[in-house]
Amino acid sequence: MCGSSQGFTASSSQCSTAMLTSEGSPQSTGVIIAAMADTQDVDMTSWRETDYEEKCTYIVKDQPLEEESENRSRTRAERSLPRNLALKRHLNSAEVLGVTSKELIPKGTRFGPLVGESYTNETLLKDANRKYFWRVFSEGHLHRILDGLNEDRSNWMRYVNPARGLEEQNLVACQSGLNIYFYTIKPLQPGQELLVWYCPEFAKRCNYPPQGQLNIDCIEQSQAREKTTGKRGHSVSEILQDDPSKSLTTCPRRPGSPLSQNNLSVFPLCPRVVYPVKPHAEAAHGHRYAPLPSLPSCGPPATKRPALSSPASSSSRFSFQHSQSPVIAKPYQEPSVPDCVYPALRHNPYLMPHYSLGLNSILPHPFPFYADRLKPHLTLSSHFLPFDGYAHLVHPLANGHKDFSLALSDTKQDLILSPTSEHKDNKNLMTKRTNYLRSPSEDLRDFKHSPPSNVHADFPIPSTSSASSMVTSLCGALPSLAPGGCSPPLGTAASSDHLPSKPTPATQSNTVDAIDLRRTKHGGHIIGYKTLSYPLTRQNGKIRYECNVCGKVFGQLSNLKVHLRVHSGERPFRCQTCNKNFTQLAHLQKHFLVHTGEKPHECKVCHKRFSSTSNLKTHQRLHSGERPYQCKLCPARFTQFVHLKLHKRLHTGERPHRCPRCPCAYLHYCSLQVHLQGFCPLSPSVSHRHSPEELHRVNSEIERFDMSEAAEQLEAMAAEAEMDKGNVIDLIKKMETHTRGDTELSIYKSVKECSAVQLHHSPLPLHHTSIKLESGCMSES
DNA sequence: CTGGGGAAGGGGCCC
DNA sequence: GGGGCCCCTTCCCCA
Repeated sequence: MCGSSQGFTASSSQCSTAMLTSEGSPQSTGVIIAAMADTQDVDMTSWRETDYEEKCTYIVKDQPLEEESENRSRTRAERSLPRNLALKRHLNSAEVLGVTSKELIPKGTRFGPLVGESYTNETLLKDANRKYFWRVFSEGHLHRILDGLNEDRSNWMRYVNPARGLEEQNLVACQSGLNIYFYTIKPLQPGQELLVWYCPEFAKRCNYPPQGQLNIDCIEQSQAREKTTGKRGHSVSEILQDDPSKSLTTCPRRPGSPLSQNNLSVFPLCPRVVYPVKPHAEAAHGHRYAPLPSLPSCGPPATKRPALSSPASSSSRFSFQHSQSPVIAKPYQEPSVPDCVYPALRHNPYLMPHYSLGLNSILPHPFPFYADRLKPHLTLSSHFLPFDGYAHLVHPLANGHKDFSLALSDTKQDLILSPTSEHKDNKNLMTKRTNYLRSPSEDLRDFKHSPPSNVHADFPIPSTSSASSMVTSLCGALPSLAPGGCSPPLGTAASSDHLPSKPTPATQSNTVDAIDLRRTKHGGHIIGYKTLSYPLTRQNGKIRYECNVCGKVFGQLSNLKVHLRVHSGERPFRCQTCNKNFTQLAHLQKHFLVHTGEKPHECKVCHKRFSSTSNLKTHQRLHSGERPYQCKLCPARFTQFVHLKLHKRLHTGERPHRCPRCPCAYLHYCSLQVHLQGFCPLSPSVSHRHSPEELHRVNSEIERFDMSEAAEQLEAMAAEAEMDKGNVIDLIKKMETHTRGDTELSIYKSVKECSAVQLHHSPLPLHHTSIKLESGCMSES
């Protein structure tokens, strides 16, 4: 395997080059074509945070805490350690010195989010121990501080030591949403220690120099400390900012070092927290993060509050990502997959990539199998930002980047990073890019707070349903899909943060236009969602939910309503990435895997991965030898129906069912019957009913049907059920009824539907083999 | 050209 | 009512 490379094998269509603008900036051209030939060769340290979020393939979650009841002597942080990691402890004590890998962990693996006590400027003690502080930013301002000091209120990530240089760095810390994650930028060998540093963007936000500059000067000092203590490092925050005695600011620097004292005004290595956080201002600007709720303790200076940062006094007022404490400050969180949805997630630390979608899927195999069977995310031109080049090697202020403007806060020591307009544009882009699956309610929420110019990008556009009017005109009163029980309003598609989701009540108000449309269509009345515009019959006391378009019967109203979208053309679920619309949410969700590259289904034999179970099942026939599609004219058998269909072309001269009047001949008796029931151009009764063009088109459809599996099914069903010709004719007449006057509705489809109805009601067991295998029995005999 | 394999979309059933 | 899942189909690419 593995390691890193195979896990990122890119398909040829996905790319091979990274086309950057001259400045490597997405703003330069607005066109971003980012692609990776092979991640193993990509310098991930230059990635942007969004690159990590979108491209990284593996997700390792913390060990669930509630299942760890056997050893409460361990701290929460220790218990949260994923199974593929180990804690490095001091020889003579239980002190945790660092975190190592227990197995090969590929490049592009995400750990996290980092868990800790959450503070704001109001709740933070000025004399708090900042050793394990991590700063979370929003809109360029400090949003909160995650403090990993308390081992019972943090996770294992607190134990990860900082990298002392690019050489040894194997993790980068990135902020995604309002969470902090660690991504592997190199494959981790078994036993290798995890060493983290900020990604360039994160470092820039924190006003830290990028890796490579910062720590090199401290290596000697750190090594000396390691010799004496056995602990080879400190937390990142420790090195950076916290304890002045350990801070890098006190590290002796070589002459000429970029981080000489002269530069400290530019590179303040001990930036203080920016006060105050401005949640309201942010909300007013309509960014997507929820404003930080007011904390009960807000107001008085922190110094007058209890020592919140001390473990003993750690208040339950603060929220933790994974804690069961009451959630007070719980702003936007990247959604995690509920265990109730994917129970296996609890037991398998490796999750598929998900664009932070919450669409994680389970990898059925433990680590040694996953990396080389995963494909990277598709590179979406609208998604990817180009690499930052070597931005990580040069401080943004030194190389002319203007993403952030610096200003001294009124605390004199604090630096406020505020986005420049250019950066704001980028931020908007990022926000847009991560909003593919935003729910309409979110759009509404943003609409309330956002300037109108921001609205159009995320607002769902009412779908057109031209087919609806077509079918309505064809079939009379089409069952109306009304609010409530009807199809959901046009959904929005995937975002990096949210799956296509069930439209919320708020979304209903977002579909006023659609409702008005229906009201207009139905004479000003909104049809109740419990009703259809045509009566339903009962059979054996049960309502038969019958489609009045094709006659198909359903056992449940909801199934009928979904089915009616086939006729109405309604496609309420839209992918905002590619603007494709779908009739069912599940289809949209499945479709979005195209964008994420996620392939949740793995072949147990060859470990190849597939996006759908269907494709996996088809693939598995290759291993099982199953060839369910057999040609009835020769011994050829196929794994896929399409291959049989193509193969049938070889037998075009062997069509046993010939029309007595015209040269048309068919493989199937039922096809001939369709042809004879009003579509033979040489039949005297036909010519006046259909134009030659129409006859040609319909006969083409019959031809198509004849080659289809539907014909096989219909014929097999007729044979097995000993259906007499009259029944077949009934089918055909029914089909004809539906197609008459409907030049758009294909015979092919009608026959399929009719055959489906019959199959559905067939008393015969519908074993696939019995359907798929061409038995050779002909019903006309 | 044919067979073979995979990607993706669509319809429907079951829970 | 909706989500998950299954099956079918079409299209595409490749050997």
